[in-house]
Amino acid sequence: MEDSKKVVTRFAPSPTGFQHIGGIRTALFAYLWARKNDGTFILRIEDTDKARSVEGSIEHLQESLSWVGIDWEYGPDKPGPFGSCIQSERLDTYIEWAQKLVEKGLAYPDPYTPEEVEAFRQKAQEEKRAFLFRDHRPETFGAWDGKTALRFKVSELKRYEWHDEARGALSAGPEALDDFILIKADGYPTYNLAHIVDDYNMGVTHIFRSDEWISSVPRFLSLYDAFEIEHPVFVTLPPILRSDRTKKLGKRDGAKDVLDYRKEGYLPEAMINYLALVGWNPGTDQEIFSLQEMIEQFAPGRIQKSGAVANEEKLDWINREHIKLLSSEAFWQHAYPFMPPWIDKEAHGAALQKIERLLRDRIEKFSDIETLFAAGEFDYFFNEPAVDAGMLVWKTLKNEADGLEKTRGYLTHAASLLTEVADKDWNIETLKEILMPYAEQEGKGNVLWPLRVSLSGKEKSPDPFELMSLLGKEVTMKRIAPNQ
RNA sequence: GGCCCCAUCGUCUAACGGUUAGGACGAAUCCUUCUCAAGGAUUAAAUCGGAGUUCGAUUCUCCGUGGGGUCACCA
Repeated sequence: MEDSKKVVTRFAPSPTGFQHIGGIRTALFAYLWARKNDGTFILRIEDTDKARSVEGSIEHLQESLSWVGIDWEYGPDKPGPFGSCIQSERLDTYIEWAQKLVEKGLAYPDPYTPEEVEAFRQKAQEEKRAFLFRDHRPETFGAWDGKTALRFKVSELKRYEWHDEARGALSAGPEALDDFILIKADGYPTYNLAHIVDDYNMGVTHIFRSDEWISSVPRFLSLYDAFEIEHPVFVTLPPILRSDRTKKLGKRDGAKDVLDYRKEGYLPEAMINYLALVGWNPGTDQEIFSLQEMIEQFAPGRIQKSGAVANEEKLDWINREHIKLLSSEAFWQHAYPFMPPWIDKEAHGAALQKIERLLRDRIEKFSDIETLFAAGEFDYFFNEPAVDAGMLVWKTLKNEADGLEKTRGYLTHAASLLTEVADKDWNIETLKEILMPYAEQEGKGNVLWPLRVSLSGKEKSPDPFELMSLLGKEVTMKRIAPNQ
């Protein structure tokens, strides 16, 4: 093991459906640490519970990770020198290792039926005690035939003290130790055994996993001892809490499939930027990171200890910041799928380029484009708006009997000023020079409001100069003074 | 109930034992403005409680309190 210095991390989910942000964050931290150290990142599938396996999970998982930009040296699609990365394809190894314990007298066949064990558990619960199987350990036991469940036999009931890169010094008393199942009656290993064997065989140096595993660590340590192997460095991540803080975030609480964020038009770089900041920070005021910057700055020692609530408003803001960083080409690549179907990429290409900046300022995520168009925003760049005569009149003129007439007068005059502007001078600055003196003379609301409304048909829209410059002279004149 | 972990603005968080407890999101107000958006400025907003150690605790120790996790032939 000359290259034992090389950092190897892994993400090892079970294929029970989609991944929510909690899982992806765990994967991200493990990934960042591997990349920062020029190490290896392994994607391992822990499918040792046949009943819970969900068809298609593995593909879905790979797609989720790929979306946010996480790649792996070894995974379900890429076996390593150690063999498959799918636990159900490594069963022989677990049996082999379990056998070592049997030979040492550190494992024994479970003499009870699951029902009997359940009865013990019930009793303990009624008596408000923690259930410990070792209280029921048989005095003697026969050979293991491989057809019954195999249990680990804790031999030394002691207090364990260990170090966690994120949490510091941790410890737990012998109450935390017990005889747990190594191999189930169906021949599959439990997580307890399988992850330890695999981590060892795959050369894993750092285990990133969430908070809920802390209480199991003493049992794992007793197993490492039984195998007489060293354990990897432990890095415990804080839980991600539901917004009411009453619980860890879970699928049942509406935690979303991370790919749902893609559907909503979040950028993957924003997604991981955001996730990195839930439970970690670089110690500076920097909030916006590229993946490369995260890799450079990540350190397990700065992982937070306490649970954090994921805040989607912050995600929205981070997404906006990343949208700002997008090239025009990249922007449209993300934006097109959310544009109304009647917009034609080719035919409307010029118009689309023009409204890019307007669009960027008005969306947090790309699906907001759908909302904007559904509300009729931006429609006036592509279709002639229907203008409501009542809307045309500025509020201070509304009470006057000849308000509409006056307004039409302002529009006619403005149109006459605009006809003087040459096509080549048709830009925001010139348009302002021409119109502003008149608007200031008559009252800006009186002139600018109806101009804008006649151009957009909307009470709310970008300002009239912006609209005129984007719509061009011909369309502008037609909308302001349709009868001329 | 046993064991374990955690505790700074509403949220994410910063702070060699010495700071007016900093930043960000969100909120509010103002500026810019014909409306919207964007942008700029400003404000409000926190060290869970009690002891102890110390000249001095957000920071160290202890005790409470609160929250979370775990106690599967699930991971």
